[in-house]
Amino acid sequence: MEKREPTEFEQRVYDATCRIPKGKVTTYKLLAAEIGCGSSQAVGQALKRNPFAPEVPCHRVLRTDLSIGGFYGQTQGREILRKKKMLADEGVELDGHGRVARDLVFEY
DNA sequence: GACATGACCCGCG
DNA sequence: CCGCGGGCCATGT
Repeated sequence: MEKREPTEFEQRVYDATCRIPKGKVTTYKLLAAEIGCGSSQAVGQALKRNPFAPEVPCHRVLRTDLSIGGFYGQTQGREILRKKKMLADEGVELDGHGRVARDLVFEY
């Protein structure tokens, strides 16, 4: 078992994630574009590990279609339910389709 | 260095 | 509207 220290790429992801103001959200694609990555999937990889939780508000990162996405390695389940709860607590509520309003998305 | 995995995205039918 | 397949990037084995 090797030590998996956070890479520079992951640090950029965490840094950008921390910049998201409360009550707002962002998407993997926007995050990827900000840190200079053409793939949002790599961003998700870094967040799923999220060794800095809850220091890093990864729950504010949603998919491009503004759906929840995943949380702690799960795309559905208790952790996801918790994620929705945290967002609602910050003023970000989901509609009947599990999506948030476009104007709640924070663009860099 | 090659193969497999993933909290994704986009286009097509 | 739904499902399928390909593409992209970084990580871990």
